[in-house]
Parts: sequence; structure tokens; C-alpha cells
Amino acid sequence: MELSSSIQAFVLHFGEMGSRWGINRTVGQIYALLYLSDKPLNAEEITDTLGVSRSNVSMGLKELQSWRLVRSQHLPGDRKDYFSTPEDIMEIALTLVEERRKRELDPTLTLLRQTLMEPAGDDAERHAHERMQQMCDLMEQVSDWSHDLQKLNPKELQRLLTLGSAVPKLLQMKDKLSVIGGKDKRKNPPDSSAN
Amino acid sequence: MELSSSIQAFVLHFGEMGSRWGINRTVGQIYALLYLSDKPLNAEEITDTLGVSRSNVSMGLKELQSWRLVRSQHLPGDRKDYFSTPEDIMEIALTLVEERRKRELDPTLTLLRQTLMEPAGDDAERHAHERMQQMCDLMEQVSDWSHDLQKLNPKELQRLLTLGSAVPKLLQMKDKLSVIGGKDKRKNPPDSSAN
DNA sequence: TACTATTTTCAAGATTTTCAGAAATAGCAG
DNA sequence: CTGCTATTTCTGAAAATCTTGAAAATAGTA
Repeated sequence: MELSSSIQAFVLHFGEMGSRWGINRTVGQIYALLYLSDKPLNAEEITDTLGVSRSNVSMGLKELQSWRLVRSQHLPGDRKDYFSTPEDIMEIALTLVEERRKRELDPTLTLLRQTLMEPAGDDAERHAHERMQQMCDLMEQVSDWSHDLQKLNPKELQRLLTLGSAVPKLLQMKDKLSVIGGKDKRKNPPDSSAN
Repeated sequence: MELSSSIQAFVLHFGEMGSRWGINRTVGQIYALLYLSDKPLNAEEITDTLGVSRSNVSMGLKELQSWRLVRSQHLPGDRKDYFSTPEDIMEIALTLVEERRKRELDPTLTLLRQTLMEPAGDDAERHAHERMQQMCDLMEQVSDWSHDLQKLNPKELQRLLTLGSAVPKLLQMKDKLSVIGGKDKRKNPPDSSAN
């Protein structure tokens, strides 16, 4: 399959960016191709289009499936596997967030929790444990937040994203409401500590 | 310098995770060491502690400084450079978000904007451009959101993070308020389209 | 069951990245 | 300027990763 120049540029770019995103070039190119394609592609088509080996494509597809960024399906009257990316880009983004959390956060979180079970020995270790505790707390919050995101539907997520910088203003608004209504159930009421 | 076992474990872990985070082992180890240290360290001390070459430490420190995750300072009466990480973990997290945006998002955003200036040719390219437009829109929102985060002070950021899953409820609250007060200035008032 | 289409695995070669030591550079006191 | 120390850059070797073609495994079909 011949690619138009703009599609080609995008595919090549994804290949190059792959290293920054923690995937290799072929994987990046396969994903870009599937993302832009208006129909599912089989491994053979991908191989021909990208000009890489068939086995490379097989491995790449396997990795993309392990990330849940690519799905396979069968077309009627055809034994080949056909691959595509989800339609909804919000869904794609959520998947990416979740998988990165699993790979980049969870292992460290596990180590930190284990380490912090043990008491610190000398002064240096005591300080180190404090630092680890800070990191652990933050990572847990980010992790929880990531889990919460997964529960939102794409629509809610879209609104949240659009809101962007307006969220702090919402916070202020909430504070006022809480003060008036007295319905604040959080452990730390607003401004319980100085800024 | 001798490391206690829990510190050692953390340093080694950061070295291993480095590859997933887009840095190499030595860089990961140097960062972990500085993060846990209760005082700034010079390159010589880092070299001895980690058992890697002096030149490696030099390169690693340079990279960490390019990420703005490590700062250098001079101690009175000493010609050596001493290195440390910022105290506030929230500040560290913000730096990380910003630098990752620059490295992982911005280049793609640039390419997408350029590409989308040109009109699409055939049907396949038209579909591809639609997909690129979706990705571009989302990335711009994430990028804007990341910029907005940078403007928050650590305290506000902390509250935002603690809020987590409560944000959607806040959204609902806002909707009700807007309906009552009639002060909604957004282009798309709440529920202007079906969910 | 045997045959064929398709996918996956494997081991070797190619490429890229990491690393230590050597050489070069920079900063500074005398 | 000279000699000394601290730091960075260069370079080739080692290690890790990527890519490939061939072989093996799997799945579908007659």
C-alpha cells in the first residue's frame, strides 16, 4: 500500500518518537498506521506498507495488544487477523494513562511500601525514609486519581479536560459553598493549615 | 559512602526503572541518591557511592540538570560543585510533567499542526486528517492543562490531587449553580448535547 | 486426518546505547 | 603565565536492543 506524504510523515514521526515513549520504532509506526487507517489492516498489509519484516510486525502487534492500544478482529470470509485502534480518542487516552501507571508507577509504589514497613536505622536512613514517604504519598494520590479517571465516561472526561485551569476557581467556589452549607465531610476542611 | 540496604534497594530500583522512564541506569541511580540524600553531594562522592565512572556521573548530572530535576550549588570554601534535588516533591512533580510535555507531546503537536494546514487529497487522506485532528485537539487540551498546572502553587495542586474522583461531582454542582445563577459564559452550556 | 494459510518463535546479525578511561578544557591561586 | 585541580568531551569496547529470515507452531478446512 502506498502512503500519501502526510500520512507517511506521521508514521515516520511516530517511529522516531517511539524511543521517547518507551516503544521501538516499528511498534510506533504500526500504531500510527493503524490509527490513521480508515479500515482494519492485516499483518501482511502492514508489512508491505512499512517495509519491515513480517516477524517484526507480528511482535509489534503483540506488544500493542498488550498495551490494549490495538484490537484484532476477523473479517467474514477471511482467515486473516485484522487489526485496528479504538475509534474514540478519549478511550485511547484513558488506556494509555492506565497502562503507563501500571508500568511506570506501580512497581515503584510496591517497593516504597515494602521499604517503609521497616523502621529506619541511622539519621541518614531516617531522612531517606521521610523522602520515600513523600514520594509514596504523592504516587498513591496520582495512582488513585488515575484509577478515578478510568471510571469516568468519555463525556465527563472531555468536560474535565476542557475545564483545565478553571478547576482552582471551582475549588474556591466549593469552599464558599461548604462554609455556608456546612456539609463538608472531608478530614481536612479548607484552609485548615496556612498556605 | 556506604549505603544502608533500604537506600541501596531504592537506588538500584530507580536504575532499573530508568529505561521505562526514558533515562539510563546511571542517571536513575544518581537521581535516587540525590533525592534521598540529606545533604548535597559532589560528583566524586556520587562516583564512589555508586561505583560508576566519573565521566558517567558527569554526563548523568548534565542530563538531570537539563531536566531541571537536579540543581548545583557551591559550598563556601569548596571549589567543587554540589548537587541536590528540590525539597518540595510537588515542585519536582510539576517539573517532571512540564519536561515530559516538552519532550513527548510538543514535537508531535508541531507536526500535527503543520500537517493539518494542508488540505487532504483522497478519501484515505481525508480520514487520516480527521484522525490527526482528533489527536491534535486532545493533545492541545492536555498541553494547555499541563501549562495551567504550572501556574498553581503547591498548595492548590495538593488540594486538586486530593480531590481526585470528587471532581466530577464538583462539575455537577457547578452545572446546578450555573443554571440557577445564569452566569454560564461557556460556548457549550451544560447538557447542550446528549450524553 | 492431511493439507494449507497464517502466525509465532528463535537465533543470529545489525544497530543503538551505555560506559570507562583517556584526552581536552576550564577555573583558579600563586 | 604556570601549575594544579575539577570538570567535560571524546572514543572505542561492551552491553543491550532491534530486526530479520527460517523454522516451528497453530488454526482452519476439506
